[in-house]
Amino acid sequence: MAEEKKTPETEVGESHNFIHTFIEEDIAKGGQFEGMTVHTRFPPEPNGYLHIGHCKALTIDFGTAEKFGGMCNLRMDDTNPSKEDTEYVDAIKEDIHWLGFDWDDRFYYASEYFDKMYECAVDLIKKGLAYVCELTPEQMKDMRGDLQHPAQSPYRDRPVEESLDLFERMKSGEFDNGQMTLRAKIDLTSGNFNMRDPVIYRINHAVHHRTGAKWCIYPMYDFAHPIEDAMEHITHSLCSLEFEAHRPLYNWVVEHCDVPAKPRQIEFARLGINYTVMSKRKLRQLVEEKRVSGWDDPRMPTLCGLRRRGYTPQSIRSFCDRIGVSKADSTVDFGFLEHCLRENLNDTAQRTMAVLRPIKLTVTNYPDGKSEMMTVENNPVHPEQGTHEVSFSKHLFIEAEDFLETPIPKYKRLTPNGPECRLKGAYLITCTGCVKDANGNVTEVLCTYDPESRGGDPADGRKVKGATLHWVDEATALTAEVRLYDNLFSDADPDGPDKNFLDYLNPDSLEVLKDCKVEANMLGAKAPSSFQFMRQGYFCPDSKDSTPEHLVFNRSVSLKDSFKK
RNA sequence: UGGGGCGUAGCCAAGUGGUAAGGCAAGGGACUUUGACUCCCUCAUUCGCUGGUUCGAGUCCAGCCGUCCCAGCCA
Repeated sequence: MAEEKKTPETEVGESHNFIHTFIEEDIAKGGQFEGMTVHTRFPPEPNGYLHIGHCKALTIDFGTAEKFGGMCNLRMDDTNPSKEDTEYVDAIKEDIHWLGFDWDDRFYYASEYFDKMYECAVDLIKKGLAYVCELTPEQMKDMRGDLQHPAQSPYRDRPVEESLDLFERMKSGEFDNGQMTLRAKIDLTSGNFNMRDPVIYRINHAVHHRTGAKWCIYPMYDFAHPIEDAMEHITHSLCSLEFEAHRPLYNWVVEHCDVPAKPRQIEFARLGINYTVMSKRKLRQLVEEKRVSGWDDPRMPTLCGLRRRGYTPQSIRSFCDRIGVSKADSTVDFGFLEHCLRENLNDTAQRTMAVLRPIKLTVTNYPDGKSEMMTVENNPVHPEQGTHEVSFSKHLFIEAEDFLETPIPKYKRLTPNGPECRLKGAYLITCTGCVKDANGNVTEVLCTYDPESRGGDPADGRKVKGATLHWVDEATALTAEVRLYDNLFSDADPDGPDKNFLDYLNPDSLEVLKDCKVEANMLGAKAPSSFQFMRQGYFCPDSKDSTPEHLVFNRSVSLKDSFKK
């Protein structure tokens, strides 16, 4: 009889949010959703590249459909030819697939429904629910009214036949841009300005990327979107909070147009992340003013940028799954995204050694000319992923920061008379001193090794007090140029009120290191897709326009190093 | 001061009248072939504020405060 308490849902993807609750209620209630499969859609406007904010929407749209055993369509919301281009369509599809979402054959364009929308508009006019208005944009603005006064339009009571005729002529190209509009006749006194006889069709003599010159009038979002949704039998139209005030209009259109379904719009808060900007307008500005190399600059929050920065699809999906869905404005810590990447890379990245800021290390008691191959695990988290060989000899490179002539407290790395350290996968060494140039700069670190510690374990089982260090053999190392990327902005909230986000660009967001030493197997065709460089961060191949000798290094995802503090 | 939302820890976020989940961050400890990873522990007497209803309120009611969105022929 006694019911067992359910364990809390903690699995990624198992989360339950308010949208799910709404849908469950809709299903239970029956009504317009009686017997319907949950159907959602992801409707980007092809006027720019997808960014991580879109990924949240993607996760919600596809995730919700999946949770209820339904489907999610991909639809290009191309109702404004002045801003859109085919270039973006392909990029958007590619990015969505990269993330691992799939729309099967359910790929649509809003422009496919232009005929239907036109029909609906004509129908509205016939019902006396729409009229052609000849107010100029300026006049319309002046006559929109304010908090206390209603809007006005002298054309509101124009006879149906006249509007029908004028709308027909608008369509046939008789008028110039802006000369007239079709407005829905709703409520000039509404406190919700979206209902004060909103424009639903405007004239725009522009070539559409798909329909060409067929149309010179285009439907507005508020009119087009509900029709698009209904035509695709979308049950739940999920969108971000700024459309909340548009919902009454959405419902009005669904209610008054002859469409095959009655979708429900549900809004959620869009994603905000500190140390970055998310608006397309600002991202475009960064690109156009050449503050970054392009939409896919590794510092950009675009999916193509994150991809070049080394972010994996899984890490971005995990992030979106875990930030939750609510209606509260929120700004998620960039550090949480980094955590998700670190977590995924720690599990999957193939390890290899590389030295970013090299300094020579000479093992004085190692035979001259000798070389041997050391075996290193590809991934210590998953030993089953095998090993790879790395050459070792008397002359090596180590990280410059791994040696300090006069150690600071608790320093566990190389220092004269300091603790015994381990060269990962090779030998235990003890620092004996260093060589300096005329200016007193350290040019070479000296050490001796314990021949009985091959592989890194001492024969007598003694404890190694020092740290384990990464290294590269001077004889076989390749020199690579590495680009280190960090956050584009130095301020936590570059987007804050009364701020110019450009003032907060991080001058250190890109650093080029030209003399990095990397293992031979890090480069070339056999290189794994991601490289973890312990204690320092992660490399990833710069897939776009670089040679293998150019690597991207994601500094902001560097592993925590409490010693440095 | 018109309309519509939202306020639970430093940051996200569960919670739907029965006595504050979880994650990130932070601090402490153990372990460790990279000061990482992993593991363990700690971290809201209180849910924007003030009243009210109730045996019982983060949940219901009232008022107040704060904050975001809306006056494109953009989406």
